[in-house]
Amino acid sequence: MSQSAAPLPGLAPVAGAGAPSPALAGLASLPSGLTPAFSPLYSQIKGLILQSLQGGEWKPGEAIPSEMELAGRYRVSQGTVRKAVDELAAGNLLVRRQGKGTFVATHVEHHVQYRFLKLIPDEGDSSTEGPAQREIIDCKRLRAASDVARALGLRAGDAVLQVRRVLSFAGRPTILEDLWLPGGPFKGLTAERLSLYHGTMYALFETEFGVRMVRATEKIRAVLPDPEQCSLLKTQPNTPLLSVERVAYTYNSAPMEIRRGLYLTDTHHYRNELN
Amino acid sequence: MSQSAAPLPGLAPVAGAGAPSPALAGLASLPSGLTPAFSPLYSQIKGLILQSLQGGEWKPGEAIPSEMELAGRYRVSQGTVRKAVDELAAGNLLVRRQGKGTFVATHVEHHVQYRFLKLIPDEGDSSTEGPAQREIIDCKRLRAASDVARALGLRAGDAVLQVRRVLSFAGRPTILEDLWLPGGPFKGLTAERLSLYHGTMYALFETEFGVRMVRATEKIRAVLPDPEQCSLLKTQPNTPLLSVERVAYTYNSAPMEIRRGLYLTDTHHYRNELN
DNA sequence: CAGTGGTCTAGACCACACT
DNA sequence: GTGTGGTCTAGACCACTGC
Repeated sequence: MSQSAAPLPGLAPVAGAGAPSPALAGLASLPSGLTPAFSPLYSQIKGLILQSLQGGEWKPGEAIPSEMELAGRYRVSQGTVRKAVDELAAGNLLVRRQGKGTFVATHVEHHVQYRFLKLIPDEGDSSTEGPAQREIIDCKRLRAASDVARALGLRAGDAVLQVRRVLSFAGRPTILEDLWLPGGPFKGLTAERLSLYHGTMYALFETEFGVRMVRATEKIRAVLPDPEQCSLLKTQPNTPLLSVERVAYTYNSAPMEIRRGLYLTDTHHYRNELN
Repeated sequence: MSQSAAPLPGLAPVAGAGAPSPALAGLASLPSGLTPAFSPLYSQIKGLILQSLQGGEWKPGEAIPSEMELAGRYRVSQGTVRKAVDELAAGNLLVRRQGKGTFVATHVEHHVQYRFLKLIPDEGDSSTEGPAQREIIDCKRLRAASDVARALGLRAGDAVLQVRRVLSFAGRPTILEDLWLPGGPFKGLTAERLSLYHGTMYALFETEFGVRMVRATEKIRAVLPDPEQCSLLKTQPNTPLLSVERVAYTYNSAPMEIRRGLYLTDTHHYRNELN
């Protein structure tokens, strides 16, 4: 069949039947001498699925159509859909379950409670220590400082929410988090709502605000706490802490959260796997 | 074709020709009521390739046989070999290069100089700051303490090498590393040899000792330096440092190195990507 | 049982690198 | 051109889930 470099049109052209069938018609010739930027079919399918994900056609936790169905919709073979779904599943956007279907990944009911938190107790596994106690210290609306605005893709002065909370393990304050959220998507978020919700923040963002975090980057440093941080973590001023600055992104790689965590690492450590 | 759960025998049974052909004969029935542990063909092929990698049949940097050739050798289709190679490539054990072949991954000529070092300068990319200056402080032979022995899979008292070095960026000491290596595989390693070698330690391990590190885990904490560490890093005693304890593994997931790094994070940070 | 994802094959053709 | 990996298809069958 033809494997053209042309992008998939909104509605796929008609496909042949018996023999290997062209799913992509020979689109209009390239506009100019630019690089053709060959993109394989499965990659274009992946893009289309991603669009449906972004557009909310399938919600977190729901099943997406079967591979056969998608193959029919996009006029490609099942194998091609499969490769697209494979990559999305590898990126934790979809979850395959044999015999049941393929589902949109979710932070809810994700038995691993904290998807992005890599702090674990030094001995034993984190399941032995039980869930963290969460205390919301503050949740206020304010105007974005220039650095926060830049990191969130906003303009300085735009409305942002700032949340501060403390996580404790076995009654011991261990994590102090400050986070900033764009005011628009998170309109209506209050300290009370945060306190009442049972589940992770990211699960709340997903179910209450339709914002699903997909990816994040972290910058880690060692720092000393200021007096206020000391009192919140009930620690000495000369206790070194891990500073973890996280930027979390939604589907379209748009930053939707900035979070700065201070981790006490005398009984826990940040675990990382390198490949 | 038949997709049995039987493991691939040393020499694959004869395959049919025209129709979908059985690569796995119906092996002897299961010994007892244990779980059959179904393993797909491509997964078994992956294991065989891994064995060849471990056994040194193909050395780092070399090309492995073409997919067609491997398909012939293992009596399976090219697609099955492909899936096996795909997974090994995803795990950074192999590197595919279109039009050229598939190569055994290597730490040498790996233009990204430090495969496992995630400390990067705060501004700009690491390419602008140039290579690190390396200074070997010490390299001595000793008997393994019980904790080191355990982590390396040795017995307490076995011979180990301990190396200490400092990495500087732009003349500024930034990283202090202590590392322990099993005495056997690294017999003959000296401070001089380390100093003279141009390239990363892992490249040296690979070319001079035939030990290729494939995977690693890190435990990260914030700590304060002791006086000796202070003087080596030319820093104040109250400067918080990142403590990074790494265990690096070879092919068979056997630990082959313990490394404890102290990172100065005033001008650099540890960068991590979460998916 | 039907429906879903998962595996395997065989064959065709494309993109790329080398010679 | 030849050989390599890369894409795509069509069809068959297996493994798992739930009705």
